[in-house]
Amino acid sequence: MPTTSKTKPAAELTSSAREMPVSKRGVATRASLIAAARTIFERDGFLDARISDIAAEASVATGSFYTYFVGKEDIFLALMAQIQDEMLHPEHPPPGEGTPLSEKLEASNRAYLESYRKNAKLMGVLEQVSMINESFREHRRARMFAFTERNARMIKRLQDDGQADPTLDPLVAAFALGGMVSRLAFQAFVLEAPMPFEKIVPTVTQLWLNALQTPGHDVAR
Amino acid sequence: MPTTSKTKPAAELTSSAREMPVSKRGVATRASLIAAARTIFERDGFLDARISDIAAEASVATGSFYTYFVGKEDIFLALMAQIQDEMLHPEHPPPGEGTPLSEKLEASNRAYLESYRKNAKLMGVLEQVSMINESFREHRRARMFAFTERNARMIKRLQDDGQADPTLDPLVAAFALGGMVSRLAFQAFVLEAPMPFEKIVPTVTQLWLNALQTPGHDVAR
Amino acid sequence: MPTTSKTKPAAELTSSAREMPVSKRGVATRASLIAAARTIFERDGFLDARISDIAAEASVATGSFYTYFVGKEDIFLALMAQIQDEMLHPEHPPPGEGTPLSEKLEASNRAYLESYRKNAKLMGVLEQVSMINESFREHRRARMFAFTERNARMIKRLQDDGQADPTLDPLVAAFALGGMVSRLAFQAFVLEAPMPFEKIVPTVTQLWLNALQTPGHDVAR
Amino acid sequence: MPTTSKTKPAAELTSSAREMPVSKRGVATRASLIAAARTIFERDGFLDARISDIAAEASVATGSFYTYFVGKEDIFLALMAQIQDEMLHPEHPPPGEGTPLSEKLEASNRAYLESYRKNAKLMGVLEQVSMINESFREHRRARMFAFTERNARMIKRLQDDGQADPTLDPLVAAFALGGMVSRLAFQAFVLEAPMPFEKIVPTVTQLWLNALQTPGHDVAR
DNA sequence: CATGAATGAGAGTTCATTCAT
DNA sequence: GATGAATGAACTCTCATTCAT
Repeated sequence: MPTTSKTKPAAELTSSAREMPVSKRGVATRASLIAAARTIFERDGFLDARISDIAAEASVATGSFYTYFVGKEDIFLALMAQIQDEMLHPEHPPPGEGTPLSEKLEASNRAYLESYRKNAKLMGVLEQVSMINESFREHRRARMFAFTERNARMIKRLQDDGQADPTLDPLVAAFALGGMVSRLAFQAFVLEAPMPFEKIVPTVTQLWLNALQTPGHDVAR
Repeated sequence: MPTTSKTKPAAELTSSAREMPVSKRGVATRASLIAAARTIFERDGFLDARISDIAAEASVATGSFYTYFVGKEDIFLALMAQIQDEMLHPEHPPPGEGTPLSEKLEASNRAYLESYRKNAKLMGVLEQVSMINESFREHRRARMFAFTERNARMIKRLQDDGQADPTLDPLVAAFALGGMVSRLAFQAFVLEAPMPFEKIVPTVTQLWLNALQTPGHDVAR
Repeated sequence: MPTTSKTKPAAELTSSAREMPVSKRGVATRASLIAAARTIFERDGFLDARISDIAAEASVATGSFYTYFVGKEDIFLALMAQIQDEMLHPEHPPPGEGTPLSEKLEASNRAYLESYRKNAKLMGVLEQVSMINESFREHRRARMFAFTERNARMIKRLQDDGQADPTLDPLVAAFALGGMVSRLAFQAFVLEAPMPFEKIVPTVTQLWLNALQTPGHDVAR
Repeated sequence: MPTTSKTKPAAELTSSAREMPVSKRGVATRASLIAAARTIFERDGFLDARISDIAAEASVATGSFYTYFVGKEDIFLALMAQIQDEMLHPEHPPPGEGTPLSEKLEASNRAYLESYRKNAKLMGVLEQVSMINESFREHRRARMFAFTERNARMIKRLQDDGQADPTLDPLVAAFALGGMVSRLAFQAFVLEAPMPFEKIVPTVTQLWLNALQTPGHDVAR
């Protein structure tokens, strides 16, 4: 999901039910387990990943896994938190206050799509997990709602200012447009649907602007 | 996925590796197994559904399941084929040739969303299965590509006729808009995101028309 | 096992626990089941042959199998009885009374090896079944003992006549020489050990004569 | 199969697809599973032996079986490798270079028949498995060919030296005589054919020598 | 006699989790 | 902290045999 908002403090996905290691060695083991998990999840998906494979990949005994994680979900959660942290350090900082909407939107879309692309395999696994695991599903739903509501409020504001098509239901539109981008990312980078890569960001941005009928976005006719 | 095209001949999902029953009794048993599968899949999802539960629900011995189906995937395939058949007998026949685009689109969206809604539970399971099972994933991808290409051609035609924003990449736009609707259906009916139901069809139709900048769709300002 | 004795009335393997069919149709069905069994056993061996495959091969319903046979062993028994009947109609009738031992032996070995070869696949299956099935094992053991005792008596007679090495234990020798030929047949025709086919009969006959030190068999020196 | 050759390095049957245990406890468990397998295979044969019985006999959980072995074939392979190792430590070392052929042959036959007898039950099971299992069959075939070729070369040499009947085809003779001994062992110790035990070795040795017409073996007349 | 669907017992196998060393 | 072996519950799938039509 793209976001038009500012960078936020990380880690909505709070990790590990196990306490963090204190010793240096422990920290290293935990880190190598997470790194191994990434490898294995990307290779096998969530369902087919076995704890013992993750441990083997990290070159530790199976039993050691449980020193740091409660189970498969737990380490996946930790991994996703880490990914999210990585994603929140954007290469290109978001444009400032005065920037026109179209530019902010484009920047936000680009940032989202690029980080999705960079972690495509894992995003696919996350998609899978969300369909399988109740708590992940719930978690994702919550994140999406929050995000959608923010966008809905933005749309409402634009409508009130006469800057957006007033016939649209703001909430439905927010769901639709948010879903549009995340779905496109999924299709392009996980399913690898054949589409011209460099057109994705401009087209999706344009679609969004058009859809809202935001004035002042140049439509070459 | 909504479609602007005409009703097509059914059953792309060809089922069962086992031969179809000959006797009347066999036909009935097979049908009751499929019905049972629907119940169980809706209740437990794909992963948690057990063959033995399906058989029990159909009041036959577990072994009898294998008289008709090779396994869980097989019966799910058969079930989906049946659903698809049901979906292809629309209550409201699609509008004829002369109808304006906006109306055709609205009808198509309405038909899609309604049948999605009617089978929401199962569509959720299908979504799950598509994320889990390679062959289902492939199957779905193929269907989506075909559908998207059709829409991309339509968009191209509109652009050539000066009826649609020419800056849009037709293929990316087709993916994005198609994904928008299917994603919205998923959010609304599977995840049960709280949104005003009666606004969905008009809003999504309007978004689509706006996004393409199709002229002549009234935008109240 | 080769035999030096005369042709005997067939069917030591008494077949079917089910009564023989009376109607013409029944006779035909039974026959086609046996023919089918031969095909399937040769293709799949005893263990992997399924009743339903035999029935299918015979183009009858599975249930019909049980009209004629009690089970897999039963039809195998019937099949072997039939094979044995076929084997007992030798193309070359055994030589008469006055024939020298070496010629009788050669004729007997040739007859045995040729019919073994003709039914090699099935003999392999029989070998398999004898190792698996208690009653077949017993049956085969009994046949072999009878045959061996006959040969042991013959050897004893030769020894008493000064025509055979008297240091040999007649019974052990009979077992050894009988086993030698049947084992060779198995190796040559079932395991398809690469050996010059046309040398088998003469060599094995010569070995036998040599082994007994029967005088007057020309040993080129 | 008897052999006239020297002791060879062990373990043609390399076992286990699972990695060997590291800990002391693991080594012990694996060993007790193999011991248990021997008991169960001897009692029930290969086909009727159940993994769960082997595990129970070894006093471990069924699942623990799979820590060490992939399946029934795998543990049988490991067991046979162990037997083979045992067999290769002969009580009576083979006679030296200068020994006459008849003595070498007798020693070799005795060694073979005694170790066959000592492991008679298992040899019977091996016989069964070889008829059932493709890979075992192939394995056994390969061993037999190697052994037979060695003997064929020996026979050829004797013939060239004027020490053996030149009319015999060396390869066929090697197959026949090798098969004779192994078959006799099977009949005597597995099928328990009633034959005077103490006569077996001398008779079979004599038969072999007679069969080849090796000179200087005293034939009392 | 033929049909073909229904039955159901039973073994194999996996792998997350525990725990003694 | 690390190790790696032990556990055992739970589900699938096969196919010989039966029997109502």
